[in-house]
Amino acid sequence: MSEEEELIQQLFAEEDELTDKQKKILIAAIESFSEKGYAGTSTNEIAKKAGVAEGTIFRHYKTKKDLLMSIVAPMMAKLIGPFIINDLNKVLDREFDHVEDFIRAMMENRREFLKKHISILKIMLQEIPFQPELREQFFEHVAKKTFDRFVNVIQHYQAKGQMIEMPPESAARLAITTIFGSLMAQYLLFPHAEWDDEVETERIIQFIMHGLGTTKAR
Amino acid sequence: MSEEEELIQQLFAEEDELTDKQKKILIAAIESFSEKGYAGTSTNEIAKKAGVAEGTIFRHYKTKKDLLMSIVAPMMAKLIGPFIINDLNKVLDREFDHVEDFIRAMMENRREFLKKHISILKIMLQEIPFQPELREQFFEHVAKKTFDRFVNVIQHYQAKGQMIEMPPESAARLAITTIFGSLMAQYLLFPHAEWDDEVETERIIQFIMHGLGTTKAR
Amino acid sequence: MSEEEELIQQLFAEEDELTDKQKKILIAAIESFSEKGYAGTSTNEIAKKAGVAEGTIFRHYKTKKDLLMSIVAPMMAKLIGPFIINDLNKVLDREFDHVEDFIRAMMENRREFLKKHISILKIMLQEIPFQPELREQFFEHVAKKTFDRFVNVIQHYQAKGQMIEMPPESAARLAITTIFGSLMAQYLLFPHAEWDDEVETERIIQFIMHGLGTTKAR
Amino acid sequence: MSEEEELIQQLFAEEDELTDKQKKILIAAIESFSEKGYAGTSTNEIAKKAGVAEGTIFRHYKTKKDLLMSIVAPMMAKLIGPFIINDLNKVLDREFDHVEDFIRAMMENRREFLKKHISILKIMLQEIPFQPELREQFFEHVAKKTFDRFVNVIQHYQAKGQMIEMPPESAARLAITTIFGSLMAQYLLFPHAEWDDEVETERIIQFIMHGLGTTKAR
DNA sequence: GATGAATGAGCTTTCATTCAT
DNA sequence: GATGAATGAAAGCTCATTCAT
Repeated sequence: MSEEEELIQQLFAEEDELTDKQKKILIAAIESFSEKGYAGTSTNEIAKKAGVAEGTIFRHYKTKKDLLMSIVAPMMAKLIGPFIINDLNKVLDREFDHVEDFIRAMMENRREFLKKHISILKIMLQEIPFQPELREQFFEHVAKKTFDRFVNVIQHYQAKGQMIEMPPESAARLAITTIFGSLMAQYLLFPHAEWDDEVETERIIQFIMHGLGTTKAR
Repeated sequence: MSEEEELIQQLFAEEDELTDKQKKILIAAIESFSEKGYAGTSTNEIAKKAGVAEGTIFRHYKTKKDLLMSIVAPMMAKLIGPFIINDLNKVLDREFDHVEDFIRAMMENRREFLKKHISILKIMLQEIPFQPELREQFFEHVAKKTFDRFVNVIQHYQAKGQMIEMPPESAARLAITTIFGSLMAQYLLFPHAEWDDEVETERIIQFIMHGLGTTKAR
Repeated sequence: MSEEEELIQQLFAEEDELTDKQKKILIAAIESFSEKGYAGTSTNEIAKKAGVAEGTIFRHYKTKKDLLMSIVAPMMAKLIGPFIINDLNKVLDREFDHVEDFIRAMMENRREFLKKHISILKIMLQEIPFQPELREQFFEHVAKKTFDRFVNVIQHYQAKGQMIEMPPESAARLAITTIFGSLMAQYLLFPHAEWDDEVETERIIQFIMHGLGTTKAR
Repeated sequence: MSEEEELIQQLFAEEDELTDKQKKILIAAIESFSEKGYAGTSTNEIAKKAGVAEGTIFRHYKTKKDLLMSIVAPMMAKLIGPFIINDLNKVLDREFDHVEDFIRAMMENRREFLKKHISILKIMLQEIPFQPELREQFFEHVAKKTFDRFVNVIQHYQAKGQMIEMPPESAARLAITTIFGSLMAQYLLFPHAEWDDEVETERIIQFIMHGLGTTKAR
């Protein structure tokens, strides 16, 4: 619990103090939503799991959807800020001379974040298709910004001759797909398998840079 | 409607004759499930959209979950049969001398299939995390088989010297991630954007084979 | 029950067929609402009294307020139509040569109506202050029309020299207040007392025409 | 607020000191109850409007009904004492030689009282049908006493030859109905209309004394 | 086969009331 | 005295499912 509590604290406590029961409600809701989906989870279930009366949930969150939003929305903010912008600045500040170093640094960050917040990310991914409000937020604050920064980074390395000439938007899409696809496969699809993170990272970098073909191929 | 009906026919008619009402129920259910999720759709809603009485749904499908399964299950069968096995055989029968030709052929098939059945695929992806029955079927009949065949194909081209030496499982994962990730991005995330399918396909192939790096890089 | 059913039939059946359960719901709702008020009655209570599952109520009436409205609204229509307009026409058609005859005829009608529909009228009066929708309907369809016709009638008898000169609006207000006030006192405030309707009517008529003073007074 | 506070003071302060919060609760409760009815108002709503914690309400009033009663009950006392008894005594002390003067004096009193306490009166009238306790109190302490005194007054003026011979109970009923009916119409039904109080009073007196008919009528 | 009224369990939400601080 | 978080019963309402017609 203490680790979970810490996470909750980190994500939600910002300015407002969270009571003990509120934390329990959030933890229970995150667990249930990520296991059975938002629509498939009843507030009664959450209350029981949190060890709280059902009325208590509605004291703190006006509606069930409110509860969902107050779990997922802060995630959006935390997803962009610390990572996307920081990494880019490091690139432009010449902290990473080589693409590989950039990708490596980025993936390490992402990995830890993913591992910590996998439940909330699962909820987010599951509900984006059904909650227009969420979808909008996601595109506005996460997808678009990520994509734009990636394009910038790629242009930077293309200028340095480290990346092939190709519309940077296409390159960005391919790189993002590969990186996030691989991470999701590891943590969402096969969460129980044992992975050697470092080896995997190096393989993905190698793949992004040089592909699977030999020089002999075609 | 006539086109939708045809699809329904193609996917479901197998042995049993489908009455007019049954088809309408299936079409309505697919639309609603893919828009609002399985748990977020009421049978009443489906009945209204299908223009039938609520009782009629339960005459044909014992439960709501039954209805879901009878939509998603045939998809599983159609996902393996026609594609995965056929393509592999063609590879082994030396119909595709080069990796590129194999990927190209496979992607064309997938693209059309995706476009046609995007709603059902959406339902499938959405519900796999929540329906253990579905998840099992998916891993058993789709994921595992796809993966195994891919590994075979990669070994085949590695033996021919067209692909670099790397554990074929890792290579398969990277290739699958790239191909399906890219297709999903196109059809699920940005369904309204205009894509030039051929150009995209060639870019993905180029990426899989040679990556984004220049020879100069590192 | 058979008498109540008849009333229900008369008030609600207009075009739409009412199922047996629907009638029972209406009867139970009328009884409960008039006894404990709209807000003080639970749908569960109505269901039990009607011998029906709670869900059944909501099959026929989307919300509790819907149920209230479908009880009270038709009353509005029935209150004006048959009476107010008919009576007026009779006055203008010279069926009533004397004011007294007009008042007498009107009161007889009202009395019977009141006796029959006292429960619904109670609900109506109770809820008008809290349901803006109802209040509007009442003013528009009942109060205004009643008042306007009354003014016409009074002008008619003033022209014939049977009523004193006074702004007809004031006269109308005084007459309406007296008539309806007296009826309400009899049937709402003292429902258990025994009244000789004919004697009461004559007294009210006498009062409206000549007041309580003697010629000697002032 | 200062005027309202004064009223509150006047009605409730009797023996017990009212704290600032208590006054605010009473004012808020009166406003809400008269607008939305007792059953339609939540204690939470009252607390918010009063700017106090919900718990504070229950510190001063054991239950919600307690709060209602402590608003409405003192009204009952104030309705009899100052008016009904005083007025009667003045009649018997020959302060009013003519019926008209009596009615005029009484109406002036009532008018001011009504204007001041209209909200509480509304609550009282609304809740009498649903709170047996209230109904009993009202009949016992207000209705009956008022009626009895009225009968006395009427007998007094009948003896003086100023009022026609008629069972004094019937005369009382007609007079009360007219007076209170007219006042209620003015202040409850059409609160926004502009009335010339004096003109209205004279018209009502004239009506009670001589009715609407001409000598020619019948 | 098809209907749609009926069901009752269960859902989200509200509410008067309590109590530790 | 005052607070407001917490409660749990009950409210209004929805839903998958059944069944007589």
